[in-house]
Amino acid sequence: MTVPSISRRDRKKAATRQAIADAALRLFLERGYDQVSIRDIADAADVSTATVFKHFSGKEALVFDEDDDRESQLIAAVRQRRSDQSILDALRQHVLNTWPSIEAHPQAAEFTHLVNSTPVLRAYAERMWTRYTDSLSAAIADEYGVGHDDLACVALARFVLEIPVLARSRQDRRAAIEALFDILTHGWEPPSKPPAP
Amino acid sequence: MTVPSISRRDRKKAATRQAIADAALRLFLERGYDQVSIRDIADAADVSTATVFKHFSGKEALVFDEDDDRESQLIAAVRQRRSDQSILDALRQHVLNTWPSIEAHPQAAEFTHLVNSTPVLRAYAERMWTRYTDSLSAAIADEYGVGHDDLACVALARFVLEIPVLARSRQDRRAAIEALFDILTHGWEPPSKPPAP
DNA sequence: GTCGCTAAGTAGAGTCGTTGCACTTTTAGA
DNA sequence: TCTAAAAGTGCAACGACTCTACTTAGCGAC
Repeated sequence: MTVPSISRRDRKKAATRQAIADAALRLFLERGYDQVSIRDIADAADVSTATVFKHFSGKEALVFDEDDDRESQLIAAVRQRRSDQSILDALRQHVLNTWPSIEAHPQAAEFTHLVNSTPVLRAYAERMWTRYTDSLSAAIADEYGVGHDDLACVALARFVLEIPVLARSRQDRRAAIEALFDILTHGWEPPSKPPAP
Repeated sequence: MTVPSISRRDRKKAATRQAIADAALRLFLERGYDQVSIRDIADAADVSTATVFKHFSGKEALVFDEDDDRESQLIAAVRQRRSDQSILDALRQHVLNTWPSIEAHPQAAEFTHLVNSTPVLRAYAERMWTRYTDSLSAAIADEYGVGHDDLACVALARFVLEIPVLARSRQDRRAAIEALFDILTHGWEPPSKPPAP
């Protein structure tokens, strides 16, 4: 905890970043995303607006603080899978293992509501995932020794990365993830009729 | 052609809109999206900037002028399919029939390049499609008599709407569309090894 | 015809996100 | 201790977009 990385400078930097992120999240939850300006956040964190943009690439990024190296974990899941496991199963496993816990924070309900009720944030969240399409599909293509633009590989990457998006709003996320991977594995099938009460 | 809708007023309105759209597209293709300001477009079309926003919801919308009622055609394809045809096949047919021609315009190459080389436009184009997810999945769910939030239906809608996006950058779009629908129909399968030169 | 009504268009000021620049302060490292 | 990079500041600027108050022009009814 108190031995984060290295130097005092880095610690201060991280502290500033955290102050900004905290102020931003608090204000967003209080007033709503569109009702909070970057100046408000800068004032609340006691920094200048320029500093905000030194730490975050844009306003939306203030909402999604922690996210680095999800991409590399994804690639690793493909590359370092057990030898008897298919890529699809490895990805299923990985999504099941890592993803539901991410959104199991305190404040998760408020946070999810904030994102879902703000169109620009919904869009940003979706693009966060689909951004990895290129690198994931490249990794998959490498496993099969085909070109990086192989259609089947690009498609698999894209569809898999849609799964967290689709599962986000579900009550039982694990079941949703399983069902969605089943579609990719065995093909789509019509839904069973309603559970007949 | 010259009997567009009704009154003179409406004709003038449409003319203004068209002038703006034409000026915008021309300038975008000449200089690139980011190198053209709304003011430039307004000046070129000889209107005020406020008028631009009366006709278009934002800068990106200036690029994608024609697009209405694609949504209703999509729904119709599901609802009014031949009785011996599955929904998946009906959608495959519809995408094959309607979509490749849309991008077969003159200027198609330049236009595609403009969109693909401008991140904000890529994002906008993708969301244009996924926007229809809700209504398409509702239509599918209705066909099966299940709730509008049925996971399988939402997933099918989403995956199908990703297909045009994935096929856009392919040389043989028809083949790509077929291959992608095959994945949804029969499940994903590893790519065949490279064609061995 | 002309008298409103409504919708299209304008000008201009203002907000907000975002960037660039010149400058000060801090601190790691030689 | 000196130096040079890095963090932060304050300010001006730009571009997208909005708001408000105003003008203009086509429409329909009398």
